[in-house]
Amino acid sequence: MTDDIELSAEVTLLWGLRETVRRGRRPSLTIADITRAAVEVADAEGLAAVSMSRIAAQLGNSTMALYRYVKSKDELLLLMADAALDDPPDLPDDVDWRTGLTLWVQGALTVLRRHPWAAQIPISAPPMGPNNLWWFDRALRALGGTGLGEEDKVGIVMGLLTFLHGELRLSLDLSAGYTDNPEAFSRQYGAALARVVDARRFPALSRAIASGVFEGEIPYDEETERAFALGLYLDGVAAFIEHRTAGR
Amino acid sequence: MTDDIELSAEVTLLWGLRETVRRGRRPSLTIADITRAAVEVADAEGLAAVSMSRIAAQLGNSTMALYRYVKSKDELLLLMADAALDDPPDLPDDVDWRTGLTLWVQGALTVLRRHPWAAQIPISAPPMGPNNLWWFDRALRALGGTGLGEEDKVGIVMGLLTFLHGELRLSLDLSAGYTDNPEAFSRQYGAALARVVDARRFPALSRAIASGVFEGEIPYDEETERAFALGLYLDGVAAFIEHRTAGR
DNA sequence: CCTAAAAGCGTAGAGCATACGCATAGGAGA
DNA sequence: TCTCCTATGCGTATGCTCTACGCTTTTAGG
Repeated sequence: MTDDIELSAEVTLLWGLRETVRRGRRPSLTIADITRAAVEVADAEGLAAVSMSRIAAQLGNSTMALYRYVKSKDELLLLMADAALDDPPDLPDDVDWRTGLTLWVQGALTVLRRHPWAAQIPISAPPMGPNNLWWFDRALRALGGTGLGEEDKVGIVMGLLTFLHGELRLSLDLSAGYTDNPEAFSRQYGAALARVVDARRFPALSRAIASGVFEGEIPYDEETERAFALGLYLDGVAAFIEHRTAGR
Repeated sequence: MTDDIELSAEVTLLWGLRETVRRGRRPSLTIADITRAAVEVADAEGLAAVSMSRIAAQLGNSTMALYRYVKSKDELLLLMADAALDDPPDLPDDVDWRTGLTLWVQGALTVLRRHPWAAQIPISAPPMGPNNLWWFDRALRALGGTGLGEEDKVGIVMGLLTFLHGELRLSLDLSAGYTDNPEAFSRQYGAALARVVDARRFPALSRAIASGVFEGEIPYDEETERAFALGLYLDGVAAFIEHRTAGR
């Protein structure tokens, strides 16, 4: 019934649905090759090192050859963004929703920690890539046994996605910056805060500083921090589920 | 006691603490001028339009003149990232923590909606800018009446920040992309999903699609969506507060 | 007034994305 | 087998980016 809907260029790109014609010189590369090379470069040297000429050199081709496979660098970034979610681990299906979602978040972060540049690729359209949708599916599946309606499940997963992306931006970017330039962090962070934060202008913050919360190592144990905030969210989800299923 | 700690270049930059010497030609610009011009350009034409020459032209100076004020473009981006949080609204102090935090999130998003490019600036160090810290302070203040310890309050606010940044990346970037290129969205999103999502590979997702959740307008009512997820988080916070204060 | 220090900026180098046009390879049909 | 058509490979060129360097100009302190 929906077969005649025209798929956008983006979708056909991400799903490898570009029609192949049987005429002419045979291509020496594939989109997958190019994406893989770009991911390798980004993993090793950061997203800034990903240039069309760099990737082409990596593949032993000329720069312009890539443009036969990819319309622009933005398209390549789109492919990389989905490829960053590769290697989806097998999440167990026979656990309660809370364990499932916790493992889901940890799994996603584990995968993305190997590709920290992913958070720097701007999102310009709703996610349509296969890997993206795979993760979406697994999160929904974890909520399968709760008896919630589809809309509620989607809403809960969207919240989790929001949380995940925030975590990416705050933690992964930060720890990438940390390895680049550890001095900017040092354990002087709390001290620098104390120097600069005036108790009159920032009363609540300076109380927190005085209590010593910021004096730990930076980056401190982000696992603990995340578990805390994620746990709060999941507590809210639990209450929601209880309320919904009790109301039936 | 902490007066002799050397502040990093970054901090002195963000707080305008560069020492001024009394000799030599008088500067015709200020860092604030440059930041303001850069923000204007980014607001009007996007972050991609922010180049050193473009900003210099905006100010009627030559490109290289800017480098007397800013060591690199990255420094300018750092300044812009803090400047994006300008115009902090007066949040009411006499409300319960939940209302306070809800207003806080809404306020931050309102401010950042005017500067959607902020989410694209990479974070490379813990936030130290005055506006950043101002927002941090207000969130802590909203939790002032709960009787929680400083560490708990900071943890809760960090979770809120994570959520906020995720919201920035997912919603603001998206709606920026939407105004750039509405066709990529169209209300065909659900239909395109249906075309591409195989029920065997994505069972849970295709059930959600079949239920029609994705058939609304894109971007759908993100206010509702956020209120839902944020509400879940705050439910968790409420339970935490109750548990903590009951345990005393 | 003289000098040292800072600002302003022209030039140039290296790197970037990418538009264009041509050479080339290779299947399809005669 | 020969020819044609098509798609790939890619060299060249344009216009943009950041920024290092060194010269000129301005200005305050002595």
